[in-house]
Amino acid sequence: MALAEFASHGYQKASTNRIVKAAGIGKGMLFYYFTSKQELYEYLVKYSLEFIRSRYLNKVDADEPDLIERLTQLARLKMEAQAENEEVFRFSGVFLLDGETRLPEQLQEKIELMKRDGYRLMYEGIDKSRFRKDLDPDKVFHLIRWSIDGYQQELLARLTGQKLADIDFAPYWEEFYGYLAILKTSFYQTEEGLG
Amino acid sequence: MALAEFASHGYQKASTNRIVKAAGIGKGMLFYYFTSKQELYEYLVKYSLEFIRSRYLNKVDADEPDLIERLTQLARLKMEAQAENEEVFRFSGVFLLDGETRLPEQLQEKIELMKRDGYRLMYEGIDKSRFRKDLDPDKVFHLIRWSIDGYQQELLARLTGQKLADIDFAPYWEEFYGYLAILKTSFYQTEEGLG
DNA sequence: ATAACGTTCGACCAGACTGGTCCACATAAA
DNA sequence: TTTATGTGGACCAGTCTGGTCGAACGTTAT
Repeated sequence: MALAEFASHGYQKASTNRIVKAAGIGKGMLFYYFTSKQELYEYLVKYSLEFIRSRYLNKVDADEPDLIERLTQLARLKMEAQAENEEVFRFSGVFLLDGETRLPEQLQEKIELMKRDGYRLMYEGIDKSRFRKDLDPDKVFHLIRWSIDGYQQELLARLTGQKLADIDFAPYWEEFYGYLAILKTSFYQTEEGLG
Repeated sequence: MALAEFASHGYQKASTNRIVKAAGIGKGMLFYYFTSKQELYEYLVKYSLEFIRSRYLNKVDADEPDLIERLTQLARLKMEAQAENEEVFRFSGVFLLDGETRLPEQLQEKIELMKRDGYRLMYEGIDKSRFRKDLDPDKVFHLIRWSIDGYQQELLARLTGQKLADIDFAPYWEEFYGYLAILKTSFYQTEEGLG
């Protein structure tokens, strides 16, 4: 799969020979459907952008004001999309950061747009007044974000090698909710303090 | 610098030609002092292990039982060592994970030993009874670790491009202590609750 | 049957780059 | 001058690169 090759080597060091070998097709096929390596790369970027948007970002409820709810939603939807196509997300890590490879202006714009959308989904419209009043809400915001990111990262590290789609995530979500409960107890206002 | 080349390309894809060019020396010199690329790599691994041990790990007070104190110490010492030689730490990220490159058994053992020491410094001898009694101490432990890691990671991302040694870290430590204060207020027992 | 056509393959190309060799040369000590 | 110690970089055989191209394939139309 070409996605995997670009994902693990970047544009420059990706090899068309390895791509065709892994795909089980002849060299001719690749250059019959794509005129060049660059064109293949652009096609994959476009495909990935569309995949991530339709299967992940568009499903997020941007009106959810509660930080933990919002982040939980993001984590869950990302996991689901990632289980559906892992390579796309690995590849996105490449082209979202890569400043070397020259892309058509229009495509580059789409990338920037998705970055901004992702940022907004993570930072905008959060009701920080739900946090304990004696704590700096911006700092609490970051602490919660880092905690959830940390869990997610550690979980993915624990699961390396396994096919995401084959894993029963139920126990992990259970564990995750345990962490969320602690975050709520520690950082949120107590119920009676509201209204 | 050879460290930088191996750090950013790994063993296989690192180029001796680029190394000598970056170092401003002739090809002959490299193979005059080292018989092969492999030997150069091994030398650098050995050098880095020694550097990290003497300038970082050995300075940590493993008897500090307070998690936040311990992690703060780790963060501070790592920053100092990293400012002294950034490349070594970038390179360590490569050879600590790299499972491909075959190293002499003795050297591989040293690497494993350092991994274990690092783990112990992070996880062992922590007094979890200082956390609020209504919270699962193991989960609190992880949440605090993820928070501190998160801040550190975000800070490094903010500072990419700048020479670490030239940065005045005072304001960042100030900011960092702000986060620590919140963690203490939220996760630790109150003073009067002790003894 | 045969011709035409859309596909598919992989041998092949020039060129870039690889780790490593080797020798000319510089400097300085003897 | 002779010898020893460094030092540079042209050069080597070999690998790998993105890309080309003619031959062969399976269908379908004639």
